[in-house]
Amino acid sequence: MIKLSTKGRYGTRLMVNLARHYKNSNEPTILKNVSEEEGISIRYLEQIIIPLKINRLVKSIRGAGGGYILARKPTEIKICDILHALEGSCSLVECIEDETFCEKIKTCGTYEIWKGATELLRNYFEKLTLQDALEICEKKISAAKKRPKIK
Amino acid sequence: MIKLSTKGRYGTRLMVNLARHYKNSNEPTILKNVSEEEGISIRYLEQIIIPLKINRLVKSIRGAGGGYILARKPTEIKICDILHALEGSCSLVECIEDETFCEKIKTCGTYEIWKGATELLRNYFEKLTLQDALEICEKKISAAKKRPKIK
DNA sequence: AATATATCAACATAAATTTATAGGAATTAT
DNA sequence: ATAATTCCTATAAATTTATGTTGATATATT
Ligand code: FES
Ligand code: FES
Repeated sequence: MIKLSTKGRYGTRLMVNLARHYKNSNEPTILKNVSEEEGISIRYLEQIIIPLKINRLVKSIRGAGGGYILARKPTEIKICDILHALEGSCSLVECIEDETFCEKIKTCGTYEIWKGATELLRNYFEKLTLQDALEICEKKISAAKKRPKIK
Repeated sequence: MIKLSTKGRYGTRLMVNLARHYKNSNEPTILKNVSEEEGISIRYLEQIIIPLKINRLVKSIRGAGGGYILARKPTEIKICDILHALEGSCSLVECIEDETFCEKIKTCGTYEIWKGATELLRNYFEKLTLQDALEICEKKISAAKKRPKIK
């Protein structure tokens, strides 16, 4: 049902991956590495990163030694920005963005319900940044290293 | 992106429509009427109502004079129940329900973010019932009747 | 200057899923 | 019997998801 598209899911993971390298150095990250680390095909990543570039969340550096880097610091990139870039909207139903989408909007009893949920989500994703995801990620990785054999 | 499927959207509207007739009488509502009132094809409604029937949210009466009625009072049917019946889950990403879905779950920095959003939504839809949708609906309809020519 | 490495662009295509329509069988009130 | 209606299965259309191909362009390294 209310599922995040793979574009949104993979795209956010791609951004977190870039954020991890952003911290370590200023060297660009190549999609080949992201592909191996995240288990997503390069071809698909190439398609997914296009809107992220258009929306100036990442910068590309062409040629040998090139790759992608975050356009801003992880603290300055909201999860909402990423989802918006990848999907164009953040609403649960089309009728929130486009009032002509549903004919029955004037008498529809569910419109306000979806609208409330959309605002809830939007507010949540507005408050979260890539930095938050990065910290979760690093915490999990170091925890996994501490007890490498358990489970 | 995070879009409610048409199944979820149409199915909820179908339930609100049944709720409107539930109040008025105990006579079953036929899909032909729902189809006309909601602008959704009968054939599609027939498919959408199956999971609602399986999950005992509606009862069907076959044959001439038959149709569908709510299995319980609108106050006793949560929006969450409807979405759950229609979609099988209420999570934003598969990995919430199925831990084997993503390989990288142990180190993924986005998992907790989607999980938080899922819980936010689930909590919201848990609190809302068909009755709430019904009241919104009736309020809008009577408001539309009061000023019929404006806009 | 030549070579290797990457992005970039424009496709094309295949697989899977969602969305939607269609035909007819089964059931029941009249 | 007839008409009304759900029920069941098939299939078509559209969209999403994913991979493949070909080559152009930019840049670091040798
Ligand atoms: S107005 Fe779009 S679902 Fe009701
Ligand atoms: S674990 Fe599923 S998206 Fe990260």
